[in-house]
Amino acid sequence: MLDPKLLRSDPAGVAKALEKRGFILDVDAIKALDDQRKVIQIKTEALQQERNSKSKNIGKAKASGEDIAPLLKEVENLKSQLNSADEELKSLQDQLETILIAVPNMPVDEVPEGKDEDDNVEVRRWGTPRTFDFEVKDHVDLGAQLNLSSSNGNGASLGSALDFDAGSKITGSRFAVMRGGVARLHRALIQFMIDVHSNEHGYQEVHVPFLVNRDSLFGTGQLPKFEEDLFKTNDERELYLIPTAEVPITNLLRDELLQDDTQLPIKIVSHTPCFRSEAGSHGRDTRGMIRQHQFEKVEMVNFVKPSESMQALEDLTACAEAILEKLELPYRTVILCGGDIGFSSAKTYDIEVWVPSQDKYREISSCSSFGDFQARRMKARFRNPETGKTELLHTLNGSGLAIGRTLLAIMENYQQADGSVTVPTVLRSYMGTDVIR
RNA sequence: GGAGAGGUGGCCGAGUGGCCGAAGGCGCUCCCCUGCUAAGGGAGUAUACCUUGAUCGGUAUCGAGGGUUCGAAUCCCUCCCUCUCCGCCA
Repeated sequence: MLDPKLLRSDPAGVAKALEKRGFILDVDAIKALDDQRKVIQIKTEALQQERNSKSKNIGKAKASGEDIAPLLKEVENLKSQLNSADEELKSLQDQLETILIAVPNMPVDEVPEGKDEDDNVEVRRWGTPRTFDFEVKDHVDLGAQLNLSSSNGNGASLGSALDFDAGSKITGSRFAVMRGGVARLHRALIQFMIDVHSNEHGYQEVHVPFLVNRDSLFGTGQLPKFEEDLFKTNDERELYLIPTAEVPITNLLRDELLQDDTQLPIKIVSHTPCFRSEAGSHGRDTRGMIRQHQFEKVEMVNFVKPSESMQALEDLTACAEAILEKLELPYRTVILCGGDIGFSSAKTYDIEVWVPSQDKYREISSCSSFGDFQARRMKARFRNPETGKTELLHTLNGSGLAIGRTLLAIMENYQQADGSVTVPTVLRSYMGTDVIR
């Protein structure tokens, strides 16, 4: 949520900033509602004050044994007046709230103009895509042929290492089954990433629920606007499967007030499955692991002082890039343009890994700074020791990395002519082998 | 699933209809005292919003939402959560 004070003091400036992302802010409607709200609020509070002071008098009179009947008569009409004023106020506040919570965050100045992903701007590139002296297979074909001999497991294999048919049978489209070396590689990647972030990058590992309530989804900005992207349980508690670990982790500080800044920055890493209905992307990436309804992710979340959030985004992005560098996977980093940036984000870097079969870079991590946008929705605050005042925290998060896409990138980039996959050096201790067959 | 007890400020905890935004304690801040440390004395210390140049002032908030009442932390209803015991169970 944007700062209502800023919206009031500089509506034109806010509207201009939001234009960059193609959002039209109805400044006049908001102002009209807010002006009304102000009048009614003042009226309501005056009535409340009257009621309170008269009620106090009744109490006093009663205590001293006086007759309270005339006093009761005085407040007779107050109640209905107050009720109607209060109702009007609530209605206005609701209308304003409904508008405000649907307004996206303002992109910071560095965010480039543009309308979609084609307008994102590359900021750096690392590594050189390998040249192959044989015909490159994609991870689907590679996975289908792996694990077929019984030599790499106990007994005969029930199927291939990467089996989309089995996923469809058990559940439906966009679900996969992994076996043998690929399943192990998947697990190794999770271990490896958490180890690097917690041992080398100063992150604390946490484990969180995979089902969350509506308040949590509101706090990070998925609700109320993006309900159709989520899987919802039909439980009466209205629980949702998490679309990303960002939701449970960031909400750890919902409704919290840190008494100083000594705990900051708070840097958390967590591994969770993620569930997305992919409602708006029926025809996209239907082949392979790129876009599944269920995937796993190692996620980093930062809570920082406002003055530190811009640097924190650079650091966090570097932590994600470090994983790709250790895995020796070529990547490029882009800054998202105004039209492609997420609802809650003020600035986002996407990291894209090289995918040989597609001959292009594909998103493997998205690192965002939200400023105080999420913190305001969540009431996540700290007391600034310098001023003694409470301030909203700044929140950031980034994938470090998406496991399924990393797996796919390793399979394709490390494939051999015979269809086997070399294990990246840093994963060999986790895998107990240097090749997957 | 059954029975019971609870949810109050940064934390602990008192408060069963009115001068209660809330005693007391801890913590924190400032001052005094003090070779250092420790102990001690004094003052202050919720959040959000409205109003104001800033104070002053006002409103709301005692798990959440409704209700009763002139007036609710306190009474009633619904829901959520925590704890104890029993049952069941990975």
